This record gives sequence, structure tokens and C-alpha cells, in this order.
Amino acid sequence: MADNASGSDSLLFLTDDQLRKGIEAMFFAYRGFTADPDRILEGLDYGRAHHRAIHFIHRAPGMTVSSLLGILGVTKQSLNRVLRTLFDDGLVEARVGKTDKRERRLHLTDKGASLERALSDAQRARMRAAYRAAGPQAVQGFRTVLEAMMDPEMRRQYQGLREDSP
Amino acid sequence: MADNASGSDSLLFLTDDQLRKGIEAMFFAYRGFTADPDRILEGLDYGRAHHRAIHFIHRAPGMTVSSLLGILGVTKQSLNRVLRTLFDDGLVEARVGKTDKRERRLHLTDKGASLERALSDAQRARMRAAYRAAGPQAVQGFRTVLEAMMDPEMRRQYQGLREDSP
DNA sequence: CAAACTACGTCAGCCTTGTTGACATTGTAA
DNA sequence: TTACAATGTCAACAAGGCTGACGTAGTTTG
Repeated sequence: MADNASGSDSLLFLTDDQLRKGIEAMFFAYRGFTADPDRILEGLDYGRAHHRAIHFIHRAPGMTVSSLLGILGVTKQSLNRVLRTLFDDGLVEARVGKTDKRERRLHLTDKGASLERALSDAQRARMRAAYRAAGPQAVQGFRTVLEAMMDPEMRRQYQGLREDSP
Repeated sequence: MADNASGSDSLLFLTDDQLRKGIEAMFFAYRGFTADPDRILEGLDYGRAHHRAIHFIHRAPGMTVSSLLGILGVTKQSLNRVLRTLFDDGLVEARVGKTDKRERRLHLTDKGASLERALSDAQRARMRAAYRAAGPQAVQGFRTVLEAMMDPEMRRQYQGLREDSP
């Protein structure tokens, strides 16, 4: 790492000004990142919190409530408020755990999967456009830096499990 | 999409799975991105909203309220609640505009500048570590993708003005 | 088996930060 | 002078965080 780029400019990318640029880039880009799903959710009585729950339930069907809590990093009271509306509206269903009956394994219903698709189509469209505009090299770098920016515990979640692994 | 396979490296980075990875990377990385300043702010009676205001006032001293509104993308009522506490606590001061006396040009006081430094030191430390771990090439890609992800209007803000330009 | 622990749900109350809508004040510009 | 612009402010509301306390099943352990 930190090998030189052209002659001696090696560490110029670590100047405070470059870092500030990176910080602001995160701020402005995150707004774009959430803008399209937010537009879909507004008026539906759902918010970003619902989107996050739906996303991760889709990504790992059969996930327990507590592993979802771990990924989202919120309290169970907060998550529960969201999950309750998703149950009531028939977007998510909870199946009692097979080996451990205390667990609720979370699954999207067809209706939930359909909303998930709408949301992630919108979000992916922007991501795809950005990826395409930037090119594969840039995408590689993008992911590398983001990964290095995560807390170690979150990095584990990120690289983590499809199902669950006790 | 999902056209040709390997031949060239061509489009494999645009698969839905790669895009999902990128989406989750944004989610987890943004948490890390805000974690350190949040820790400093907690207990100080300030939140992320105060941090953002302080950051942009520092970046462009003499900024008017309405251009700050434009950058932050919130309502004036919401911003005002934040600015009021910053005035009251003597972190920010407003000077009446020279040519247009309706304007309030915002500046950090010494006290404000000192909090700004604490916050941005913390945030830069993480960013610097990530940059260093990833290397200059990756950083270049990181910025390129983020920039492509912004809404055009935000991109203008991002690349934008130091002072203001009427 | 009984006791302790775990997974989950829920009630109640609080905080920050966003929103609308309405209205006032002070300048500037036509 | 009249219209518009920049700012502040009051009030009410919503989303989505938080803490603390308590309840109920089900599992594990001594």
C-alpha cells in the first residue's frame, strides 16, 4: 500500500484537503444513494427503516430477529415498530424456528418481495449508472475504500453469512 | 443486462450481485463514517445536524444562511433550530452582509473552530486510515464512483464554491 | 425437575431532526 | 411606494432513534 503513483506525489492523496473532499463526497453521495428508494417509500407509510429491514430479509431469508438486529444496529424496540407494520401489511412473515422454537425466521411474502424489487431496482439503477460511468477499475477502488472505512464488526457482517452459522 | 461472460473483464462488474455488494458497502461504510464524530457529539447536546452545519460553515466562512440551506437540503425551520443553539452557545456568529444587509454571513468563533477541529480530526483519522489501507488508485476510484452517484445538483455543490458567487 | 437464561414482544416516555403552514421584520429593487 | 427577498419564529406533527421495565415461551443447566 501507499506505493508511489507518479514520481514523488505518493502521499498527496492523504492531505487534509483530499480527506475533506472524500468526506464531502460521502455526504453528498449518500444522499443520492437513498434518494430513489425514498421517493418510492414516501406516501406508502414506509420509511428508510422499512427499506433496510426488507433489504436484509430479502438478502438472507430465514434470518432471525436477533441477527437482523445485529446487522441493523438498532434496538429491538425500534426494529419491532418497523417489523410490526410489515407483518400487519403482509409484506413479511415470521415462521417459528425449526430447532429452536423461540426464534422467528423472517421471510418476505410475495407482496414484500415485490416491494423489495421495486426498491432495489431503483437503487441499483443509480448504482449501475455510476458504476458504468466510472468503470471497473474505479468500482474496485470504491469497494476497497468503503470496506476499509467500516468498523471491523460491520465488515464481518458485510462479508458475512448467507444463512446463519451458529 | 447480464450479457457476455468473461472474454474481456467487460460487464461482470455490473451484475446485480455486484451492485448489491456496492449498496451494502455504502450502508455499512456510512455507519463507520459517522461513528467517530457521533461519539464526540453525544453528551454535548449536539447531533449530526450540528456537525453538518459546523462543517460547511468551516469550509466556506461567510456563507449565507440560504446557501447553507441549499447545501444541507433541509428546511429553514429545521436549520434554524440548529443554528440557534450554535449561536447561543457561541460556536457560530452571524455578521450582517456588507452589500446586502439582509444576509447573515456565518462564521465559526474560536470555540466553534475548536469543536470543528475535534470532529474533523476524528473523521479524517478514519478516512486517512481507509485511504492509506486502500492506496491512491483505489481512492481515485472511490471518488469517481461517489461523484457519479450524486444528484447533478449535489455534484455542483460538491465541486462548488469556496465563497459564494452571485 | 427446578432454576436460570435466551429470544422475542410490548408498553411508556423521551429525544433529535425532519416536515408544513402561517406570519413578522428588515432590507432591496422595480 | 410597492413588490419581492432573506431571515427568523411559532406551532404542530411524524419518523425513527433511545432507555427502562415487564411478560411469555422455550431451552439449557445444575
